[in-house]
This record gives sequence, C-alpha cells and structure tokens, in this order.
Amino acid sequence: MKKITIGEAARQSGVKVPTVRYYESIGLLAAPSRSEGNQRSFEPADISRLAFIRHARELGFEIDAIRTLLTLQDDPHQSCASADAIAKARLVEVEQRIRSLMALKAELEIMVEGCGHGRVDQCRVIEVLADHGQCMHPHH
Amino acid sequence: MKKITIGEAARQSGVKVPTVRYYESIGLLAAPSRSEGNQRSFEPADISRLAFIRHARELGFEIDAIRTLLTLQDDPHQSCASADAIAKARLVEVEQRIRSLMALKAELEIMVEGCGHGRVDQCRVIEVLADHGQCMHPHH
DNA sequence: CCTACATCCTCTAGCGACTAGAGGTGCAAG
DNA sequence: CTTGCACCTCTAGTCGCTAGAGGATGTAGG
Repeated sequence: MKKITIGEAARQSGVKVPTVRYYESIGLLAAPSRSEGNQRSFEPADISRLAFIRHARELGFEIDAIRTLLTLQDDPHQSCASADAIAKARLVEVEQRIRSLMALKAELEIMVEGCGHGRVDQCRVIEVLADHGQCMHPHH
Repeated sequence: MKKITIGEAARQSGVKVPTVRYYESIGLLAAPSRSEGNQRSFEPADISRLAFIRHARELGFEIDAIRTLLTLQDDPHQSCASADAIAKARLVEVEQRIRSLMALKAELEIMVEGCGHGRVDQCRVIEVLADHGQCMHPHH
C-alpha cells in the first residue's frame, strides 16, 4: 500500500489541493489517515470519490445534492429514485437556464449590431440598457 | 421637487431597498441628499440609473463592467468603443455558456433516460457521475 | 396630541464554493 | 546540510447581495 499524497490525489482527480482539504472540512470526503509527519495519505477510493464530486460539480450540482448522490453511491442497494429526482431537477434547471440565456443572447446581439461605433449618445448598447422597453423579449 | 424615498426608488426601479443601499456603499450610485431626519431623498435621475444597473445585472454584466458602462453613459461624448467591447465580450461569454449548457443537458438526459428506476447499482445517474469516460461530449 | 405601524437608519454577519496568503513543518535530492 | 518544493493550519477575502438586530422617523387615525 503506497501512500497517495494530497498533491497526487489532486492531480489524479482533477480537484485542486485546497479544494480537497475544503471537501474534507465540510465532510464530503472522509478524513484520510495521516503519515508520521501529519501528512494526509489517501486511498484509491478517495480519488474516485473526488472524481465523482468533480464531475458532479462540473454538471452544476450543488454540494448538498452531491452529498445525497454520494450517500446513494455508498449504499448501492437503495432505490435510485432520489438520484433520478436530483438529476431530473437539474435537467429542468439547465433547460430553463438555456432558454433564458438564448433570450439574453438575442438582446445582446441587438445591442452589438446596433452600435454604430460612434459616440456614446448614439450607442445602442447604452441606450438599450437605459430603456428596458426596447428589449424584444420579455424574459425578465 | 418632491422627495423620493428609498422605498419609492426601489419600487420604481425594481431594485430592492437593501440593494440600493448596497449600490450606494460600493459607489455605483452617488450618495443622495438626506431629509431632516437623515432619510435618503432620491432624484428621478437616480431611478433611471438604478433601472440601468438592474437591466445590466439581468443581462449578467458584472458590477465592474456596469461601472464602466455607467461612466460612459455619464459622458455621452466619449467613443462607445468600450461599451461595444464590453457587450461583445458578454455576448461571447453567453454563447460559450449556452454551448456548455447544451452539452450538459445532453449528458443529463442520458443519465435520466438510462435510469431504470431500480436500485442504485444499476443506476446510470450514479454510474455516469462516477465515470467521466462515459460522457458523450468532451465539454469539460 | 397620542398612538400605532410602516418605513427608514446603521451595523454586522451570513450565503456558496471556493481561493489566497501568512507562517510554519516535512521530506527527498544534490 | 542545504535547497526547495510540497505539505500543514488558520484566517480572511472573493462576489453580489441578503438577513437580522436594534433603534429612529414619518404618517394616518382617533
């Protein structure tokens, strides 16, 4: 059993060193054993767990949701209904966010296209910001 | 000249009362004059400014970008090149974010569709999270 | 004029999810 | 043995607000 340092764990999982310590501090990752000199010594399982967390974070899951997903992973005999519900909720969020960003994109495009590159008093960017009534889409 | 209270300013601009005070504290809004009893008394121009800020925030501009946009608005004889650049940068960001969210949506859909609603050890949600190699899209 | 009540004031602390930095210790190579 | 990197703990900062305490002011009704 070779010891995995925090740096090594970070490299292999793609989670930064301070973030690994942070995850430990909030109880997302069990505190690993320590070397003689008080340095953390991780197991391969910890690296998988970190990679799991990282992937879930990249998908935009909140720490609390990840906490739930991890307890599910820890006990594979449970029903996966909660995992399913969490993922579905996230999907709805993402779809909502995409729709809102599309509307936003449209508005930004109007602003940018309308800019005559002259002085501010003819600039559509400033004008549209100042007067919401000029928006095409009632997205907000 | 009737006095506009902070509550009235908030109502008219759509910015919440504590947020108005916050904007004043960070210098985004000039400190208004005060009544005898030390209460803020806003001008109509302040309300336009607040509405401008609100709209820009809704479009996802950061406070620092808004600060720049506001100085441009304050001096309409400047070139609008910076406003244009800020809006364009924001547009690029938004487009990038949309692309990444679309990839993410696809991945979440695979997870959710693959869930057989059985036990966790057969659940695609947990499985995909644990193994990034199963992602279809190399978006992250 | 008095009372009730909404609204205002300042100040501090908290949110999420880290990130940065200070000040110190451990460890492997040259 | 010394250099230099990686590690340790701890605190404080980031962003853009938001919540709450504890008190002052303004207004409408009786």
